[in-house]
Amino acid sequence: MAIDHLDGRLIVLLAREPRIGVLEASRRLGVARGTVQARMDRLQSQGVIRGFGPDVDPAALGYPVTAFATLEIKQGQGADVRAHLATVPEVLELHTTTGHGDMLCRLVARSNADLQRVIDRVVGFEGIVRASTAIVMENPVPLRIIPLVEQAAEDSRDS
Amino acid sequence: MAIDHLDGRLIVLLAREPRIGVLEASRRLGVARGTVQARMDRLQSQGVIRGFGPDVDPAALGYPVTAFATLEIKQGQGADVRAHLATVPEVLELHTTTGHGDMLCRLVARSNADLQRVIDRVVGFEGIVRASTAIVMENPVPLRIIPLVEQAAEDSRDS
DNA sequence: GTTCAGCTGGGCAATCTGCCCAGTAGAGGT
DNA sequence: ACCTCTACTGGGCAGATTGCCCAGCTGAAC
Repeated sequence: MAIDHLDGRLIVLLAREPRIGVLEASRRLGVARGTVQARMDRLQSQGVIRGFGPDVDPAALGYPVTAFATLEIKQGQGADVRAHLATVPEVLELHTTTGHGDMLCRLVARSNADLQRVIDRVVGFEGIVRASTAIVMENPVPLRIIPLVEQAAEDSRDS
Repeated sequence: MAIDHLDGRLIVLLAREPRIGVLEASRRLGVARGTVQARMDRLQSQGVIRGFGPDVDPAALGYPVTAFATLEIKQGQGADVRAHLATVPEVLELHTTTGHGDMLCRLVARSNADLQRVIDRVVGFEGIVRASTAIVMENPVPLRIIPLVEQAAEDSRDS
């Protein structure tokens, strides 16, 4: 069910040089082309690899400010709030969580001043009781997956 | 500096069907191949598109549990804590923030029980004073960028 | 009126893709 | 020991795509 060592190497390779084709990948990995093709098909159909979407930088789009907002929701309003937040482009992701808040969402904005507008739009909705926002200053570890892939590949190596 | 309407359509197209080539994209967009090529080169060199890394699902890798941890750091220990967290594969991203905590990190684990191990490893470090964790239950809005791209493309349309 | 950047439409050789095949090696079942 | 099945290899093929080049056109800025 998990991935093996070759899968791990393939994913890491794809992550490092996303534009290489199947043939080049097979050369790098030292296996036959058909093998790489089969592995990629399997990884995608298993859902390990969801896709190869372009990795867009919000900052380069004019949205250099990132923030995380913890939301408290009025009982029973969850679905409405979710639907509301989904309509706000500046909401990049939304999770429902345990703990102090009920939801956690990632926001971006054009500036700190613009963040106020975004937050107003986010919380300007019936079911949201309270919001507390944390502005991101630095991002020492950008979203990454390779170390985890390597870990997963290691774990299944000794099977 | 921002993106225009054609850039927006191109990014959306790439996001929807990441495996299409330049030629196919030019057909879909109704422009010449060279134009698409030039746009993609520009978007990448401008950093709007960082790359086309495979989008790997941690759940399919055997890590179905996601959590966000807010960390409080002892004064002056920031750099050490960052370096420490960077060595933990289960730490998928790390931000330094304003607000109640000093850092916010995204974690994954093999199970709720395993999450304890991960948290122990994360906080088992000198400079971390306190950690509060929120486990993700649902993810109604998975990390997305298309609405923002469309927004950015709209904004520059009326120039 | 001139200049220039961006787009078009086309051509070229080299490469890659999708698809096929037969043969081999290893794992698991009997 | 034997059989079967899956995965991998190594190869071939036609067709499509890529990277690269070019000349001409157009609209905007100077």
